[in-house]
Formats: sequence, C-alpha cells, structure tokens
Amino acid sequence: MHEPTTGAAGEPSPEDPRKNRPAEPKPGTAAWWLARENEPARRRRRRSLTLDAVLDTAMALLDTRGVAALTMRNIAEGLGCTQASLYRHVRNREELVTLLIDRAISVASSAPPDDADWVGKAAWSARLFRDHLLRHPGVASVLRGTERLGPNSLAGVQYSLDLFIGAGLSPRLAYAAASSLATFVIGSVHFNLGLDASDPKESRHRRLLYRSRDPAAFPLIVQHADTLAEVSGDDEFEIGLNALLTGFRALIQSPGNTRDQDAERGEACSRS
Amino acid sequence: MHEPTTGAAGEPSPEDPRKNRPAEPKPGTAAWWLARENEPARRRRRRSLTLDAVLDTAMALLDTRGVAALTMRNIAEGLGCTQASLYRHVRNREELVTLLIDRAISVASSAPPDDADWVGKAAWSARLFRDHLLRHPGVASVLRGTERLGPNSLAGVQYSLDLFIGAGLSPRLAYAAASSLATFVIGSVHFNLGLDASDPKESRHRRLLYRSRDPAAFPLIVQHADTLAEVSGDDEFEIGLNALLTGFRALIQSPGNTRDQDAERGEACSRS
DNA sequence: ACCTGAACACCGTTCAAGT
DNA sequence: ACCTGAACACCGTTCAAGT
Repeated sequence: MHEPTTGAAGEPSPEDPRKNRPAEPKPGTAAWWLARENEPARRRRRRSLTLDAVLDTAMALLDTRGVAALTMRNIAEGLGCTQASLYRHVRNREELVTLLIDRAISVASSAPPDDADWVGKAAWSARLFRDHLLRHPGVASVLRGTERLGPNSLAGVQYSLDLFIGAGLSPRLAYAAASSLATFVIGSVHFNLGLDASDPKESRHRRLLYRSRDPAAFPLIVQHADTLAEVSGDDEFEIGLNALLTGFRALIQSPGNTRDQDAERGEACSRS
Repeated sequence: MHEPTTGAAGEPSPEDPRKNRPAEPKPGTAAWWLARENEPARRRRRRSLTLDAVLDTAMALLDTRGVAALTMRNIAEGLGCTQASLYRHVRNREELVTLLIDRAISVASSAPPDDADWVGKAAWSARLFRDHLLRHPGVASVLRGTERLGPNSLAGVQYSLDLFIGAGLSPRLAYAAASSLATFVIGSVHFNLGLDASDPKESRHRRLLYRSRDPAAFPLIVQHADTLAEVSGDDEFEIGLNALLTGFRALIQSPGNTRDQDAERGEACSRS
C-alpha cells in the first residue's frame, strides 16, 4: 500500500471496498470516542510502554517547550523508545492531540466557592478555566477545533448543567449557555496567545498604530487611540464574561425557563 | 550562518549584537504592522511577481484544498515560480498567514440593515461574519492567535465602535464589547470546524455517547441525552449571541455609559 | 537586481525485519 | 507479541550561483 502521507488531494477513497469497517471516524467526534471504548483492550496490554506514559511525556513536552516541539520524534526521545513504537498506542498525531486536550482540561474539579450564587460560581469557574489555560499556553494553542466529548470535558458539561439548570434554565438552554461560555473563554485565551502576555511594549505599540491610522477611514480609532490601547485582555474578558452572564440571567426571567419553548430566539435581537 | 530551522530549543539569541535592529517583531503584533509600513518599498518593485499575487494564490489554495495544502511549495507551484522566490515577498510562512488572515476578513463592508436598532445591526453583522467564516473553513482554521490590527480588521473595529458608542457605551466599553463579540464569533466557528458541518450522523452518535455515560458521574448528561444531542452549533451561537447583546444593553442602562467609570466590573458577577 | 537549483534540517507515517 | 531500523514522502528555510 504505502499511501501518500498527507491526503491533500481531497480524500480519494472514503471507503475501502476490501475491508468492511466504515472509514475510521475522525478523532474527537462522538463516533470516535464510542468506537475507542468498544474496542476492548487490543492495545496497551500492560506492557512497558503505556498510553498514559505517552500522554504524560507529550504533556510535559507541550508545557515546557511549546506546541512546535510536540513531535512524535521528541515524544519518543523522551520515552527512550523509537517513534514507530508510538503508533502502537495512538493511530496518528491527531489522535494523540485529541487525547492530550481532554487530559489537559481537568481543572474544573477545583473547589467551587460555596457561598456565591450561580452567577458568581459560573464567573469563578470561567476565570479558573482561563487562568489554567493562560498558565499552559501550549494547551491553549492546540485546543481549537476538536470537540469536547472526552471524559474531562464532559465533567465540565455536567458541572455547568447542574449550575444552570439549578438556576432555572431549561436543559437545552443550560447546555447552550455552558457551550457559549466555554467558547468565549477559549476564544479569549486564543487571542491573547501571540502577545507575550502583558508585554508593556505592546500597549505602546498599539497606541502608536492606532494614532497613525488614516483619520478619514478610522476616525474613532484615531480619536480614542490612547483609551483603546489601554484595554487589556483581562479587561475584555471580564466585560464579555459579565455580559454573557447578565444575558443568561435575563433568559431565566423571561418565559420558558423550565420548559423548552425556544424563547431564546428573537428575544433581544429584534431581528427585523 | 544557516541557523536551525525551528527554534524549538527556546529562542537562543533574542538580540544579535552584530546588527542593530532589535530582533524582528512577531507577525501580527502592532510593532510588526508599524515596522512593515515604515519600510518604504524595498520589496515589491512592481516586478512580475507581486505580494498580491502571492496572497491571491495562497487564498485560492486555502479555499479549495484546505489549510493542510497551504504550503510554500504549493503556492510556488500555483504561481509557476520556485519556492525560494516567495521569500522575497514574505519573511516566512507565519508572516504570509498573518497577511492572508487580514485579507480574508474583508466582509464587514457588506450592507448593514438600516432600519434595525443597534442591537439588530450588531446581531446581523455577527451572523454575517460567522457565515463568511463557515463558508471559508480554511480561513477559520488559521484564524487563531494572531492579533486583529490589520487594515481589514481595523475596519471592523471602527464599524463596531461606531455602533456601540452610538448606542451609548463609553469608548472603552465599546471596544471591549466589540472584541468580546468577535472572540465569540470566531470561537464558535472554531468549535464547529471538525464536525463536517451538520452531518446528520453526528447528532445520532452524540446521543449514543451521552446515553452510554456512567449515570453516577454524569447524571444530567445521561438524563437529558436526547435533548443535548439535538442542540446544534447554530443554536449555541444564537443563544450566546443573544446573551452577549442583552448584557451589552444592560451595560448601557447602568451608570457610567458616557463616562468611563469601570462600572462594568463586579456589576452582575457578585464576586464575593 | 532578481530568480533558481540544490541543499539542510526537520516533519508524520509505514513496514519488513528482528527478538 | 512487541519493538526497531530504515525508508518514504513530505515540510520551511537558506544560499551560492546564475542571468
């Protein structure tokens, strides 16, 4: 066989007529997680090299040397084995990254503030999650795209559902609210990723850039250059987080909180 | 010289003592955009091969064959030149991607709905942006990390500032609101990226996965499996968008809308 | 002044061959 | 049954040499 390495030419044969299994599912999808659980223990027969060991060194590599160093060769070197051995525990690099991501999300288990109301708890959890990602930029940089269906991700979903349903949202709205919140947290970390995190020079450069724009094309940017340049990633996050939670609270006070009535659509947007 | 290709070992020498210029700025930062404008026209002397041509074919490649095919070799092949020629117009691949991203964001120029209020206009723009990204998954998959300081990104900022300041927010809050909204839109697209976009099978697989979870660990997920599996990416987006805009409107009705009083912090979160 | 050929130092992945 | 050596088909980037 020896197929070409990267399928850049448009996925030639989605189904192999020889074999009967239907074109292995993409890592991270529900089908992939399910298939992985049903396949009993073909791999990882408590040998010297385990999947956990692979993920451990991969995680250490990601944390210490960044995403560019997360290489099959480097992982193998860290384990003292050859790169080919890794493929006995993992189908390919994407699968490894998918497993790594779910493993890196295990932070929601930290103690929630018990005396706060549900909005306070949600805000606290969101900040905790964000801080965790900011402390592990490698994880954040690899977090996109993949679904959140792994055990640790699901623990976060369970926690959020508990919180939002307890507050009075329908299961459907609670799930959407939890997803939106997670999306916002991860997105906000992504945007602060390339900036060397609160480099004092960056604010000055942004002020210079805003000031030197064409006033005809960007009047408000030029006019408020100094103010805009001072807004930090933390400020943005807090304001967006607050707005989201305010919106969720408003959702509860409108009809359709315990039943599912699709009351959330066209409620505040005045779609005309 | 012939330095190692990837600086995986921790950025050895941040400053070269020979030359006097201070360690070229990272593509996408304010310093980078500024430096790029001040360097007059050393490159691109209206030769046969122009930067625009490079970006055009890169864009076409990204759209038709995806991010995995966005390769210096493929771009060169599309242009009929050698890969080394590309480096006369672009410092490296990251710079090319940065320029490509800003170019791919030129969608805000589309007609805004004139009879809607500011919330309606913001929602409309957000949906427009999201649809644009969903139609160009390659762009979305490459969108992370880099700052939004290029001309097309700034046009979006200018538009949003106009909208939110006109609605009554302070410049500071207007900027943070615009950034939060953009973060949410991009993030929500990122999360729907790996799913083959509304594959009917995916919903079924998610239902199976939710149902088969351990009820002791994930009681709410098991209990509401069918409901959760039916929530689509569109639903999530609409609910989150609505919440954000509701939150922004609440910000206006609280004290500190025309002045900057930091009234947005600790307002609804009841941080204890 | 511009472009090229050819190389360098990497990648992910596969597979026959060893033990 | 497990692991390895060696290869394949790619990468981004550089640079002396051509014109």
